[in-house]
This record gives sequence, structure tokens and C-alpha cells, in this order.
Amino acid sequence: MPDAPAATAPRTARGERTAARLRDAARQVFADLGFAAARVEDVVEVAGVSHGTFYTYYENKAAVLDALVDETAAALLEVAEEPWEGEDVEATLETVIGRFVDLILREAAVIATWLEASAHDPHFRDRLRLVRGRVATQVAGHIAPVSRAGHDPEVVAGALVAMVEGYATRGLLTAADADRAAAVRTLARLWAGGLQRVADSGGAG
Amino acid sequence: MPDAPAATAPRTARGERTAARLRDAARQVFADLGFAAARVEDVVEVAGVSHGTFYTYYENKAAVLDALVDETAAALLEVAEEPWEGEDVEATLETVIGRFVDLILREAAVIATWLEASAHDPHFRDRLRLVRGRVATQVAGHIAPVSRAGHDPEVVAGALVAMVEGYATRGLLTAADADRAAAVRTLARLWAGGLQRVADSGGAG
Amino acid sequence: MPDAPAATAPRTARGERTAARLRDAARQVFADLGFAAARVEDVVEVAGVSHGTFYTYYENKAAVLDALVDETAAALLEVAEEPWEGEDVEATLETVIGRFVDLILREAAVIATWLEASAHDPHFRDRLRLVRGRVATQVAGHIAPVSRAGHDPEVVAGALVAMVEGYATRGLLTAADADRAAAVRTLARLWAGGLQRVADSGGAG
Amino acid sequence: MPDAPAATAPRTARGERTAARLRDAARQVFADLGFAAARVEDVVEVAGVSHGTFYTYYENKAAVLDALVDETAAALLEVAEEPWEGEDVEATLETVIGRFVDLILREAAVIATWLEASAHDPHFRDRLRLVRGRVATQVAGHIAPVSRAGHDPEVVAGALVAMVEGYATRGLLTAADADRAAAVRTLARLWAGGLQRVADSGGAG
DNA sequence: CATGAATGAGCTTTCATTCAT
DNA sequence: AATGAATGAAAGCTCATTCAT
Repeated sequence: MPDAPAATAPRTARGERTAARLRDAARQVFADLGFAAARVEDVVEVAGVSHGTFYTYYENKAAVLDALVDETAAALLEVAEEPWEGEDVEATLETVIGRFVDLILREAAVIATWLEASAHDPHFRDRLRLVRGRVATQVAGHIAPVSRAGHDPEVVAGALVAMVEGYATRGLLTAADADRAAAVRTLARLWAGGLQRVADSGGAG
Repeated sequence: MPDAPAATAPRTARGERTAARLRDAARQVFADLGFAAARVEDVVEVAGVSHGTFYTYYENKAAVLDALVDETAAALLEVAEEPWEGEDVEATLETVIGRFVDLILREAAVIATWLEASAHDPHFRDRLRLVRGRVATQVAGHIAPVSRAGHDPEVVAGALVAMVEGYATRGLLTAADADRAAAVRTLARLWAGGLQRVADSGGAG
Repeated sequence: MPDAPAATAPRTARGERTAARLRDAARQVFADLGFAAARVEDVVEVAGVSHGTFYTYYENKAAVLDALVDETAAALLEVAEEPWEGEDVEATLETVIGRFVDLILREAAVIATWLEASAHDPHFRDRLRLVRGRVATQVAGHIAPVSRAGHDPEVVAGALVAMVEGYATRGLLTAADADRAAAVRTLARLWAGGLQRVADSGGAG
Repeated sequence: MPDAPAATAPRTARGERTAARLRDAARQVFADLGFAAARVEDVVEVAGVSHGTFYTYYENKAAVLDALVDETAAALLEVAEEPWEGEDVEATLETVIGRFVDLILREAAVIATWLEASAHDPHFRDRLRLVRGRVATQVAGHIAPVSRAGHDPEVVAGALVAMVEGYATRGLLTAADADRAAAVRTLARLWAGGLQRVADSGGAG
């Protein structure tokens, strides 16, 4: 990562396939065991390649996670940058929140591992801060108009984003699709009501 | 007898003091390095005892964390069970949220380590689920009256609790006390507005 | 996958050579120090490999011993299953006993370690019982014809086998080959005489 | 043992009782776990005394075993020195062998531990050789008259003693008393027959 | 005498990483 | 590119032994 020059980028299609197999395997192993407990051996076993091959493509365990985080972070930023369209506030929020919830559920394994690695690795901590900050700033831009002085839009946005991320990562939404839709609707109502309140009242109370 | 574990509960005041020193040291080391990177040697160094002494009181690294989690979990449940008093909804919420935020900030190191350990250790994952569930249930009991059919009070409570926990654990609140107060006020407004909205509208709309 | 043990069977000729070197080294170290006092480090030092390599092929100290016991047990059963040929009883017994004595002397190191390990490890105790039982049963089959009612052939066989095993493992036979031959002749006479006596007299007398 | 001056001999009746409790506990723990796996902690737990108390009476684990071996060795030598009385050879042998078998069964735990410790501790190996040698010499003295040139009485005695010791320590005799008596009778017949044979025929064959 | 806390040497085991094939 | 054997640093943990109370 900061100083990792050894692993060569795959030059052939076969090489790219192997690298992808390793990423997929890592995603699965991290989901099952977490980052700390996962061993390179577990990853290569699932990927069906030999031990040495791993190091042809990735410097170390952190490097695969970093590659997975690349994908997840890009997807998060993409969703964050999509426009908020629609007349009805609640409907708009439902759409936006739905996108985030879907993405978070899809990337749950990577996100959980990312959070775990952040606990001891400054590199992942920094990336997390960066992405969370960008998402919050984007959201803050959308809600700024409705927020009066006294309530920092970044704080409001941070709190609302934390609500969605927190709820989605708790593992309570895995089951039926109806549950997901109902929860998203509830989250949208909470956002809408909360936003209206901070718009109506200033910070002075 | 055949497989009696080495670790025993301290039988004298001196022993209890040593165990407490180890817990304090662990709290600090976990905060600095995270659970995965922390070594037992780091803990005993900070505690100023020998390597073997650690194992007199704790089976392993996870056992000290478990002891710390005992304290934090008890504190969280205690706060969750305090009554919600006061006429004004927002003022009440501010008090309640303030208590949680204070506690979470005070126990930030343990909570962060607990979350990290949950990624690979089912024991900590279970404890986390249990405590979060109990807190959400308590909150759900308080807000049920204002929640109409169509919005599961547990979902609403879970989301609001996630917001507070998420916001407080992001490390954005460490600085000035004024920041903290303002953030708590904002969170209270978001709760109040959100709660009112889910009370006014059913789940169908 | 979650709990795949480190030790694997060697997949190449080079690996098999290394595993064999480790077995040879263990045999020697066990002979010199006994099982309890032998350290894995002693074994790898003699084998001329690194510490980690040991664990590539054997889970632990007991696993190498088990591999050595595999060989010794097979050799014992092979000898036990050889036919008893010859007209003259004493000559036949001398041949058979000679085979056992030779084998026991050759495998003395492994047998002594096996006995030692049996004192605390049920696995080795079970294997010992199994092999001793099989040998005794084979011998019992050969002597049954000369054994009258009242003397259980298994008891007679067990006692005679114990005599040979006991005598050979006492470390009194290492010196000259003439000593060995004389001792074997004495043992054969004792068997022959004992067998004739239990054949002539019933159990009641 | 060779150089162990620290542990003081108990001076009071209470002290002697504690020392005896420790010996009894050690006997039991050694029987259950073997010498290598037994820990001082296991012994003190069974004895119901504290960890430190152990070292008031015994230098270390080997010292308690040595104390137990003192008792067992004395009992063995005492039996070995008893006169062989009786007209009938087989009846005499039955009496003598019965005494040994009884003693060995009674002291089985100590003997097994003694054998185990002999594998790596020269002190116990020497004591074992000494006692076995004395017993064999005593037996050899009794059987010398019936043994012709060509069969060393010490070899004959060693083999016969090995038969009894081996049979009695295999754990096949624990059950009914009738079994024991039958086995002793069989062993006596085997001795008698073997002895007669080596008396009738010289070493030359 | 008895207690049990404290010590620390020493062994086991793991696993990321390198390297010869 | 791929393989898997070999390495060795780093922890983990145990337990005999000492010592303050």
C-alpha cells in the first residue's frame, strides 16, 4: 500500500482472471472469518491457486482488501453523486436511501472487513474517513437549503448517513425484500421528518 | 482437574488490584493499537507486571476484552433503562441522547475494540447483538405510543439508535464541549422530527 | 477451511525426503532424551531443517512418534504373522523368538518412546494394546493345540510374549551377538518347558 | 535427589500428615495423567493444600515420585527376600508369584510412573536397574540349583521376572479375583515347566 | 507452617513471505 | 505464470519455582 512496489500488475488475460479469482476468494474468506483471522492460505485455497501465486498479484493480505475497497468506495461515491430528482421529498429520499441500502447490503462483506481493518491500520482508517466525508458532503449539499443556521448541514448529513449505514450493516435486513422496502420507507420518513424539524427550528432551540 | 484452566478469579485484594491494572492497561493498548495488533506483551508492559501474571487472571487477550465489555455493556443497559422524564419531547430526547453520547465517548476505546473483535469472534458478535437489541427494545417501548401501524417501533428505534451510535463512534466529537452539545441538540431535533413524521403518516402512504 | 491443520502430506519427492529426515532425526532424539524431554527444536536441529518445516509435515511431537509407531507396529505384526515351521518345537521357538528379539532390539528406541508416551496419551496406549493383543492372539493360535482346558491360551501367550518383550527391552542384550543367541536359546527352552507343563496338567491340578 | 537440599523434612505430626497427603495425591494424579502430564498444581489441588506448601516438603515433582518409589522399592525387595518354603515346586512358585502379582497390582500406579520417568531421568533408570537386578539375583539364588551349565541363572531369573512383571503391568488382571488366581496358577506352571526344561538340558542344545 | 500472587524461562505453534523448481 | 517447500520472526501460553504476606 503506501510503499508496495513488488506485486506486478497482471499483463495477460489469464493473469487478470487469476487476480479476479483471488479477489473473489478474499471477499468470501473475509466475510466468513474477518480480516484478522483470515490467512493467505485460506484465500488461495478458495481461489484454487497455490500459495506462491498469491504474491504474484498482491503484496499481502492488506493489498487484496485494498483492491476490494477500491471497488466498494467507487460504488459508494457513484451513488452519492447521483442527482436527487423528484418533486416529492419523501419519494426522493426513499429512492436515494434505497440505493445506499442496496449497495451496502451487496458490499456488506467488504464494508465489514474495511471497518475491522480500520481499527488498527491507518491506511484503511484514512480511506474510510475520506469516503464517509465525501458522501456526507454530497448529502449536505442536497439538504443545505432546508437547514437553518444553528444546525451544521455536515452534522445533519453525517447523522443521517450514520443512520442508514448503521441500520444496513447490522445484519437485520438480510431476509425478505418486503422487509427491506418497509425499512427503507421508515428510514425515509425519519429523514424527512428530521429534516423538516431542523429546518423549522434554529439551533437556539 | 485434568483440564483446569490456568486463569482464576483473584482471591485477595492484591490480586484484584492486579487484575484491575491489567484491565486498565488493556483498555489503553486496545485504544492505541486495536485488538488484532495488540499483544499480551504490550498489555503487561503497560500494567507493569510480568508475562505470566497476565495468564493468572485472564485466559487470553479475548478474556480481558470480555471483562471490559462486561463493564461497558452494563453501563449501556443502565442508561437504556433510565426513565424518560419531562414534558417537552425535544428536551427529553436531548437528555437521553446526551447520556448515550457521553457514555459512548467515555467507552469509545472499548466499543471500537468490541466492534473489531465482532468481525471474527462469534462470542463478541453475539454480545453486541444482545446489547443492541436490548437497547433498541427499551427505546422502542418509549416511542411506541407515537408510532403508527406500518412503522415497526423496533425498526424506528433501531435506526435512531444506529444514528446516535454511528455518529458518536466516528470520532468527530472529541474536541470542544460546545460541539458536543450542538451535535446532541441536532440529533435530538432529528429524532423528534422523525418521530413526529412516522406518527403522522401510516406505513402505506 | 476454517480449521485446516497446517500439516500436510508431502506432495513431491523432495517433500517426502524432508519428512523422512525428520522421522530419522526424531527416532534419534527420542532415543537420546526420551519423549518428554525431547523438544521439536532438537529434532529440527538434527534433521538440519528450520523450525517451521517441522510443522509442514507433522502437527506436533506426538505426530512424528505416531509415524514412527506406524512403521514399528507394522513390522511387529508382520513378524507375528509369519508361519511357525519346523518339526522340532524348541528349534521353531528359537527361530520365532529370535525374530522378535531382533526386531525389538532394532526398534528399541521407538518402542521405549512408545511405552513412555502411553503413560499419558490414550492414543498411544490404545495402539499398544491393539498391537500387543494381535501379537498375543497370533501366538495363542499357534500354541492352542498344546494347551489343555484350564489354561487360557491367551493368558499363556500373553505371559510368554511379555517375557520376550520384557527381556529384550531391559537393555541387557545390546552387547555381544553370542549373548543374544544364548539368551534366545534360554528363552526358547523356558517357553518349551512351560508349554509342555501347561499341556500336561489341567487348570485344576 | 542427587542435589536437593532445600525441602525440609517435616518436624511435626501435622507436617508429616501434609506430606503424606501430598504423596497420596501424587500417586493418584500420576496414575491419572502420567508423570509428564501431571502438574504440581494438579497434585496440590487433590491434596487440598496451596501451591507453595508443596515446596515445603518436596523439592519438585521428581522428589515426590522418588518418595513413592522408596516405598514401592522397599516392598519389592521385601517380597524378593522372603524365603521360598514348601515341598511342592509349583505350589511354592504359586505363592511367590502371587505375592509379586499382588504387590505389583497394588503399586501399579507408582510402577507405571517409575517406568515412564526412567525414559528420560537417569536417576529413576538407575533405581529401576538396581531393584530389578536385586530381585533377579534373589530369584537366581533360588533357582540356581536346578539350572545346568549353559543357562545363566541370572538370565533365566531375569526372563521369568520379566514375564511376571510384564503380565501384571499390562492391565489385564484388574477384574475378578478368580482371574487373578487362574493367571497366577498359569504363570507358576510356566515357570515350573520352563525351569525343569533348562534343568534337564544343557546350554548346548 | 500455610497461602497464593508473581515471575520468567522455555517451549509450542502459526503464518506471512521468499525462492528454487 | 505457477507451484509448494522452506524459512524464521513473532506470539502465545504453560508451569515450575520463588517470595511477600
